[in-house]
Amino acid sequence: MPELPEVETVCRGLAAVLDGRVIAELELRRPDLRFPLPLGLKQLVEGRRVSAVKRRAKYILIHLDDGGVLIAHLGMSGRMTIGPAEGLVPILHDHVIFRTDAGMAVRFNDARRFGFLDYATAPALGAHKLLRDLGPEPLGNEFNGPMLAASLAGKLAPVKAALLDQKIVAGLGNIYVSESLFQAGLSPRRLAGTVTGGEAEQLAHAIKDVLGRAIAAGGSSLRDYVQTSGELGYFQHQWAVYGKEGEPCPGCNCEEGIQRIVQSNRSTFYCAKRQR
DNA sequence: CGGCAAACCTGCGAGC
DNA sequence: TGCTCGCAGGTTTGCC
Repeated sequence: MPELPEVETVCRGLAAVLDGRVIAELELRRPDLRFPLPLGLKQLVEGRRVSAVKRRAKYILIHLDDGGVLIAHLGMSGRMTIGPAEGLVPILHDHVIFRTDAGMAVRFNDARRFGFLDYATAPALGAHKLLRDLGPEPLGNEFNGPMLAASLAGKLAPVKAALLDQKIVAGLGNIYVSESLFQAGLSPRRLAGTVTGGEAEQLAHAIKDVLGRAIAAGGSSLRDYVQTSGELGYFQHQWAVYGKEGEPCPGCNCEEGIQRIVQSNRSTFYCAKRQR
């Protein structure tokens, strides 16, 4: 379930294993994920030392000591699992395996293969096709009420769809959009252009709060996951509305409870009474 | 240009 | 038990 908080948790877990280590072996177990793997990827990566693991939106950026950058995206079903390289037995859909000079392994497993792996050089990163059009990081200082209001202004799409647009704000997905709109008391059906300055202020605040709390939950569970299954990012969530169709609204005692509607072919969960 | 549905691919749970 | 259907956290493409 990789949205921004999960990807952030994965990055932190990867950093613990990869940062400062040499990638001794990059095992490519198939020639493509969503896209064909870059030509010569194995040779470009093997022997390089990892200088940093960063995140931009839902992208994982593994910086190498020669200026190369591995760009990974988990898609819908992608997951990273870390553990000892010795005795590793790949399972179904383990497509890429990193092995470090410290004897650790990272497995990139993705059943649906909506995820991908790409390579760029650090100076060209900003111009990369996948990154260049991304909007602001929601947890950054530049993302706030006035700038969100300006981005939503004039748009005819529902605010739910606008928040999923990575050009408006980068890193939100289907779950945290529902959660943020609930916390802000804003109906997902509202047309983006009708959101007032005050509402945008509340919405920006809700987005930061929801994401921040999810990252904190991921961080607190990271230790356990690394020690046991080694699978990163898939911690226990406590969502207010996502997946809660028919359950009582946690914010009021209305008859209907949490409703599920479909917008742009995707589920939205909300309380019609509390969210206007 | 903006907004929406469909497509990409596989797995899982519900219902018959 | 076994089949079919609907649904799934993302992103791009193509159509109106």
